[in-house]
Amino acid sequence: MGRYPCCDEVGVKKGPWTPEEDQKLVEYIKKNGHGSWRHLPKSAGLNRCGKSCRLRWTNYLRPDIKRGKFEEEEERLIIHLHSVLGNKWSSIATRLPGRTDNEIKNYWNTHLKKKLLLMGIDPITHRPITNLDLIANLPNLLSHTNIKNLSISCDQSLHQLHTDAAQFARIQIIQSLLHVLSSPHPTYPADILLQLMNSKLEGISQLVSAQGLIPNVIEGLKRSSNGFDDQEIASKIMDDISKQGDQLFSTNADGAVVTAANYSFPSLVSSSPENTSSVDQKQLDQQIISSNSSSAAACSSSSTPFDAWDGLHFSDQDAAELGWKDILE
DNA sequence: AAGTATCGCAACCGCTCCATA
DNA sequence: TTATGGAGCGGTTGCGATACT
Repeated sequence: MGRYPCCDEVGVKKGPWTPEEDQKLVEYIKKNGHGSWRHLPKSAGLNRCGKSCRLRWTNYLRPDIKRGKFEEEEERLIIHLHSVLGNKWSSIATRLPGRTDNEIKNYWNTHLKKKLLLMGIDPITHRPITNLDLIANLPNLLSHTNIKNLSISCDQSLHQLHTDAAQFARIQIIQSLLHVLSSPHPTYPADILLQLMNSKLEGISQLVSAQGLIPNVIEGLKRSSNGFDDQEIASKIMDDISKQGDQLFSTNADGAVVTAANYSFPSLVSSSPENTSSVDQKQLDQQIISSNSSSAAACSSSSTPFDAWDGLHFSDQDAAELGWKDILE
């Protein structure tokens, strides 16, 4: 549009604000309100551009700003809101009283983004990272899965994020393996898969079944099993899949008939909109409201970001024996 | 103790949106 | 309908603080 930025004004001071400048700005706004930001500096006796004054006020001097470290609950809320709204920092900030968009943005970029990446979650899509490079990172991921015995309750909210991380990490391993197994051209060394199946991931055949990949998996295993040293394990997995497959996919959680061919695996959390500008704000608000109510329900139940997995059904005994009960729950 | 690398935050930049004439 | 100005937003930068060697 060809406007001239107000900060191009000659002789206007830039950089850090001095306490004297802060005082002038605060006193002026307390007395007169900010009015037109463009004209404020002159009226307040400040050698700054209006934009700089507005930023200083909204991000630092405003009296209702909450200072200090982000609480665990705030972290969880930011992650959740970001999964729904994407990088709409101002929208996110309106739902965190006392926090500014700039503060939340900075906190996201410096802390939460890294945290999610460490969990193996894509901070943009909020979905597990699903590429084969992940396999190379398995030792790190598996170390996350060793966080055990952290029950889900309001009193233990400090542990909740870490518990979620552990679950995400385990699910991500499964998804990566499923990806490998279901590939029409499996290229990853079969001995690595075998080692994983034989140690940490005994329950994989059940989840392979639930993923709706039975035909591909069986074919993939048949091809890969030539490289298995232990043919018995490969055969057992295939048997498990064959036994459970039809049963699992005869009905879904609502009792509707679901076949392996059309079964769609539930997503873990809402992903960021590809183009949030095209998303209706009311729709987003509804998503947030409904999600918030489920978050509130977490105080009385064990509601987690994995609620969508409720549609999967395994017998308690099987799940417990195979060590996946906590995930399936 | 000194030098270097990394981190975190405040502030800036440039773009878009919206109101208005 | 269009041009313009004001405000707000998201991305980026720069610098001080802290950690590491």
